[in-house]
Amino acid sequence: MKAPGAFVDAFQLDRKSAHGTLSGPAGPETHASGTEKPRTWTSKRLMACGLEVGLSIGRGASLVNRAASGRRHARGREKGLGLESLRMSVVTRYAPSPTGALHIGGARTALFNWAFARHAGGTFVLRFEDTDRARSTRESEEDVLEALSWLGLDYDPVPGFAEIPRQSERLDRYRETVETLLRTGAAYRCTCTVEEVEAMREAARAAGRKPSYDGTCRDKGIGAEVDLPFCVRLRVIEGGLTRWEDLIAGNSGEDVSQVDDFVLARTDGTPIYHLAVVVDDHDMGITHVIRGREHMTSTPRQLLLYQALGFAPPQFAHVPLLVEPGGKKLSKRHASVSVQSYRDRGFTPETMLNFIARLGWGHSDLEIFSKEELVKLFSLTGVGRSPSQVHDDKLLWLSQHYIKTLPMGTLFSYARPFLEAEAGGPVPAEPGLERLLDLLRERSKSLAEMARLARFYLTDAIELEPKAARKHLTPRIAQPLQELRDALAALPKWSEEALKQSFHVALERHAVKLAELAQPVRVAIVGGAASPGIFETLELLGRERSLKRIDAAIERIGTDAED
RNA sequence: GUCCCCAUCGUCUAGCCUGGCCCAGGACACCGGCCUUUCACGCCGGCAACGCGGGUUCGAAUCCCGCUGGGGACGCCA
Repeated sequence: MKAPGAFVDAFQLDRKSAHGTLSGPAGPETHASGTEKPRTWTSKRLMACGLEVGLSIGRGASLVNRAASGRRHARGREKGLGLESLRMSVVTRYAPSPTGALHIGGARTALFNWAFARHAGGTFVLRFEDTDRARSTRESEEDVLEALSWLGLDYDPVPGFAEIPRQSERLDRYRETVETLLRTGAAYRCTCTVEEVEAMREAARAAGRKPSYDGTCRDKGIGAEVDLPFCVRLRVIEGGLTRWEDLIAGNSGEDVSQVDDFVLARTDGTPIYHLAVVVDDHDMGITHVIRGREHMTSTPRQLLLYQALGFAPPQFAHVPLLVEPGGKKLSKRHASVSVQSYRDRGFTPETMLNFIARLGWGHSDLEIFSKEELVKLFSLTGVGRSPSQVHDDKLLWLSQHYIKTLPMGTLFSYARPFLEAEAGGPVPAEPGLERLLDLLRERSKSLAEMARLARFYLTDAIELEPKAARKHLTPRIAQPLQELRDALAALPKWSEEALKQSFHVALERHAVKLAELAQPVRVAIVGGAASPGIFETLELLGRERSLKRIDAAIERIGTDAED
């Protein structure tokens, strides 16, 4: 484990040499590679930095070859690479903005970060990016925390930081960083209004260029004393490095000319996302930024910021988007894809973890794996580069797999809320119920479905499905049914074996097949045409409840016949 | 509009870097059969893909170019 002081040390070191040079790479790569050479930002240096990381990983040469071979086939890249040497150095983070429930895409990003860190024996941290005060809420934070814990993704504390770091609590640090940038000339004050900037964008668009800020205030040298409201922008320098070797996407980036002087701090002095992430990722010692593809185009800006601040950038890995069955981007607002909604539909955490991981990540033909196996097998090279659609088919299959194989204790604890909802009250564990649940495993694709099927046992308030009743509760079966009922009532012992005997007696007397009598009984006692074997179902229900329901069914046949 | 990216069965994917083992493998879904007191489970079998066009090569899903299609980003949001 890293010494508790490591984050703080790196932090202070860099602040002293905040621009242009620095006395050592900021990240933990330093510890891995052991270099302490002064560093300036040139493209050669950056490449060297990548090389160092590659070497520290263990096969620098192959990494360089890959970079040279272009962006395709980033995956075979680190195949067979021993991650031993990565241990102790990896720090990943999941940094959601708490503006809604955790949806499946966010959960996957969190999962990948977590799995990558755990695989490497590293650290996984959580951070709330709540600089957008208007949209961030504590409720959303709770939702995210709850979803993460439900999935079993644990996170580590960061020395020197709050238990769960929030950007809103680090405003001073950002402000101070902006001051530094202003002082060194890496950033400047801009008094253009939002409307003016909008007009510039329009003009650029009209001229067939990428919408951007035109640099009006760039060389005005506006000081702190201006009485107009101002925001702070980064002075994007020619020759700035905006390309990187993405661990998933391969050789990535765009020309600096495509990046405009973007805003670092708002008119009210609060920081913009780019500034906050870069400062935080650096201060927290993040070594690998694994995030959604939608952040891909903002990476060049952040790279530029790293340079302006004299920080060594982390490694980046951009995970392809998750899309709706149609192929469109998964709407974050869509509540139906939140982790909680999957939980409420009756899927177990094991199911979701397995399902989510399989969306975009693969390890040969492996379909079913536990959290532990995922940690053992996970690698970024196993992550694909194209978007995946979220379909329920495989989810349902996986769900049933886990329902079939989970230990009873675990199954019951997961199923309990669903069972109680059907029962309309508390449902304690007892042998009969557990026996029923065992019989229902093969018939349930979700806990909700399982509870529905168990309803006949949980409550006496059952309703007969009209269709099933019409088909099986017919006048011609009334007589055999009544005889069976009386035989059952007279049974000395209510056991599966004895029940079977009674059925056979009735069957022979009336020359009907088992199915012809079993189905009516089934409908009578469970309300529908589907249930576990009729004898075990009767045995489970018990004599009293069974007879009562059969009586009700016979009566029903009578009244129906009169109609 | 401008930049960037992606492209194997309906879906999730293996294979692509290091061309031949791939007339492309697995899984889900679907279809058929078996089992059977219902519903399921299970077992067996089947359908089904390298987007298109050029090149390179003895040989291309794999390498190169173009096209088409799809997506993402272009905020004083994150």
